[in-house]
Amino acid sequence: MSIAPVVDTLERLCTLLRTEVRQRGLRHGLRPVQVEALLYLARCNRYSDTPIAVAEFLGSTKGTVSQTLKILEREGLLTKGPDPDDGRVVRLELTPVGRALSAELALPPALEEALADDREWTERLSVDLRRLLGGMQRAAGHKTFGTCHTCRFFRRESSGFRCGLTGEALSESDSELICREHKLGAAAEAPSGDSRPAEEGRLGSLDP
Amino acid sequence: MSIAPVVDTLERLCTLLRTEVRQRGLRHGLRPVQVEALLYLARCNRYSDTPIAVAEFLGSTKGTVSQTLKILEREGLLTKGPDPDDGRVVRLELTPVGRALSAELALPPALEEALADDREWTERLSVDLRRLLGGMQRAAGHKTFGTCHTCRFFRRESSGFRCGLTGEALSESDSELICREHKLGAAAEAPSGDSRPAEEGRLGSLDP
DNA sequence: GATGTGTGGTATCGACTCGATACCACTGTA
DNA sequence: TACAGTGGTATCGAGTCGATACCACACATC
Repeated sequence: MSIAPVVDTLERLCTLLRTEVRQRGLRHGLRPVQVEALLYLARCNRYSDTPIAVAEFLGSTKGTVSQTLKILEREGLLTKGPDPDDGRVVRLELTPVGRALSAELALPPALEEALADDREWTERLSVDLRRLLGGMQRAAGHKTFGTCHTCRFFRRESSGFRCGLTGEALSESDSELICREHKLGAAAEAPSGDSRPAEEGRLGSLDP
Repeated sequence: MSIAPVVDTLERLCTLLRTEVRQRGLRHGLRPVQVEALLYLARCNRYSDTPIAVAEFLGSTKGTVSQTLKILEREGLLTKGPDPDDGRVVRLELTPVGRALSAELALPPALEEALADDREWTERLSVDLRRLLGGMQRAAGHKTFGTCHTCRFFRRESSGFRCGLTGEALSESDSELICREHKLGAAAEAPSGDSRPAEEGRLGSLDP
């Protein structure tokens, strides 16, 4: 058996999904990239709300993203602010309008409808797709952009959660956001706390 | 359980796949849409090799596709010819160069690598993704663009295969191509031959 | 401190995308 | 013989996006 059917179906699925997003975004005067940037910014954590992070997430360049963000700012969907620690860095924050719009655009109706019937199947699909995504990201050498729960730097301590990379404490909701420093893979060098080896071999845990 | 994780993962997967295609296409001087049109034309059947069919497949407009095809023609990847039966229609055919390029671009290396290890898993993924695609296409009211084997008009006869829509006989290889008239769903009105009700409820058969 | 060197961000250019609109050629029907 | 419908092209304008150049700042090394 060849992998061609999977490739075909996935490509078709992508085209369909993009068509949906394009049409729904267009109703609000937004291009697909703009929608994707908006959705990312609504779901990223405090290490990841900068133009360069958006560019990495979208697989684009900082120049292109700079223009996209300029438009989103002009439309009143986000604001730019200085970083207190690094004078080069710009921090992006969605306005209430931007946040409301991202919530509205987040769920493609066709996908929602296709999944509505079967919870068990949705669950299995979720796990399989994550595994596929992880495999592709490793193969392509890209950043993984996952949430803290699946990250090799994630630490569970008696007092709560902590990022093993920055050392900062993380709230429950913090750890459900997308992080640009996210990395899958083997367990990191263990600091304090009850760290343990990755539980599912090369894949890391799958959180749902 | 919400469907949000599936949506997120799928969107991420799409971004990654598109990034890959963009980069590989760019090495040959092709934009993503141009690559997708090329791949479609390499795999569509004789009812489906026209500009309007490409537009429907890509979820784009005939105007936009017209420009894309003009570029592909200029680059020597396809030729346009008249339709013998309808003076309005243009038939598209890949040149040997175009066909060779499409073969080279068809398989994203990262995806190939991610699937390489596990045939059983690939099989399951293939079935699940098809089911998801079918569900979304029904929900979005789009054309399905499948191959004859999964089409409600497909007929198995003692002498071979036949299209119940056009009445034409189909060779084995014919029936593996993408068709713009493809439709999933309940069994069609039965002509001659051993037609039977669709075998898996509302989904139709899944061929692999 | 001065001097690189690297990084985050912006501006500009040119080829292309893509929705919208207008238009032409042809088909099929009344 | 009209005329509506369909397939296809041309054109316009806002936007995408890679490439390049450039600026501001951070950090390391002398």
